[in-house]
Amino acid sequence: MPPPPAARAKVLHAYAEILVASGERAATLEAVAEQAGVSKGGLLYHFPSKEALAEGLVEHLRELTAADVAAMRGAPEGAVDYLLRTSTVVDGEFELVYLAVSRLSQGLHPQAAAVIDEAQEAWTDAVRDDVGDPVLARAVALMSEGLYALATTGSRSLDPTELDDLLALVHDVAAARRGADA
Amino acid sequence: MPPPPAARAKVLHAYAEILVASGERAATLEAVAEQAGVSKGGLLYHFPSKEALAEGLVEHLRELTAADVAAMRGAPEGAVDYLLRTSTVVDGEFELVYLAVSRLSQGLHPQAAAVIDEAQEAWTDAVRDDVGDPVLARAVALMSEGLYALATTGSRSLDPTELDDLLALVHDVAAARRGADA
DNA sequence: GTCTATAATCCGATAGAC
DNA sequence: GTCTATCGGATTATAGAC
Repeated sequence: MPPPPAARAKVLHAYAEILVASGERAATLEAVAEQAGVSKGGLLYHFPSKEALAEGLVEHLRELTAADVAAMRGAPEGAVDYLLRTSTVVDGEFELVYLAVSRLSQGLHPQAAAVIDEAQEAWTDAVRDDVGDPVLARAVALMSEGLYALATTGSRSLDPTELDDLLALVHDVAAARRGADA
Repeated sequence: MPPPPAARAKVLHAYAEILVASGERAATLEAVAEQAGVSKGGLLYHFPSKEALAEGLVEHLRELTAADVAAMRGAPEGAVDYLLRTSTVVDGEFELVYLAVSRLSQGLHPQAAAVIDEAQEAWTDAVRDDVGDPVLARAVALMSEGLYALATTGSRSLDPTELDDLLALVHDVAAARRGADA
C-alpha cells in the first residue's frame, strides 16, 4: 500500500493530544485542525465526520497495541516492569493514544471501550505468564490502570523511587507465591 | 442554615449520572435539566452558568469525601476492604459523584483535579494506617483507581470471587510485611 | 423559584475554488 | 489534497412572564 499522507497522522496525533490534555469537550474539529496545522476542510477530507475521526484513532490504537504487547512479552526486564514503567511515564505515542481512546471510551464510543478492554486483557495475560499467578497479575493490571489515571489527573506522577519500591514489592510477592505453589 | 431546595440536589445528581453514563460531551444543560425534571431556566436559577454547575458538583464531592474517609477509618472490615469493595461496586451517591468529578478533572477543571487528588491522598493515608506499610498502601490506592476505571469503561466489573482473591492477597502481603519488620 | 421564548455563540458539515 | 466561505443545528445564557 502507498504511504498514507502525513496530514492524516498529524491530525490523529493532534486529536489525541487535545483529548488527553483538555478532554473530550475541547477536542473540536477546529481545535484539532489548528493544532495539526491544517484547516477544518482539510481535516474533513481525511476524516469525513467527527465519528470517522474517532474511529480512526481507535483503529490507530489497535495497530499500536499489537506492537506494544509484543514489546512487553519480549522485554528483557519482564512484563511487570515494562507495564508499570510505561504506565507511569506516558511519553511515547502508544501511551498518548491509549489515554486518548480511554477518554473516548467514557463517551458514547462502544468500539473505544472494546479496544481498551482488549488491551487490558492482553496485558493481564502477559503479566500472568511473567509472574505465574492470576491474582497477582490482576493486581498488577489494576495498578497499571491506576497509574494511567494518576498521570492523567494532572497531579504529579509517582516518584521514580516509589515506582522502584512498587516493583520490588511485586517481585517479592511473585517469588513468595511461586515458592508456595502446591 | 435552611434546608437547600430539593431541585438543587436533583440537578447535581442528574448531572453526575449523565457524566458517568455518557461522558462530558453529553452533559448539556438541556440533558441535565430533563433528567432532573426541571426546565433549562429552572436549572440556571440554581446554577447561573455551566461552570457554576461544575463547581457545585466539585463542592458536593468535597462534602461527601469527608464522610467517606470517616466511614473508611471506622469500617469494621478495615480500610483496605472498605476501599476496594466500594471501588468495585459503584452504587451509592459517593461513588457516582466521585466518578463524575474525576471525569470533569480530565477537562479544564483544575479544582476537580484538586479534589480528586485530596481524596486519593486521604485514602492512601487511611490504608497506610490499616496495613502499616507505605508501599503496599500505595499499591492498594492504585488498585482502587484501577477498579474505578474498570467500572467506568463499561466493561464488566470484577467478579466477587476475584475481588475476594485480591483482598486475600493484600492481607497476606500485609501480614508478611508486618512479620518482616526490622 | 420555575417556566417559556429568544438571543448569541459554537460546532459539525457542505460547497466549491484552487 | 487542501483551502475559504457558509449553512443549519446545537448549546449556553438572558429576559421577562407567572
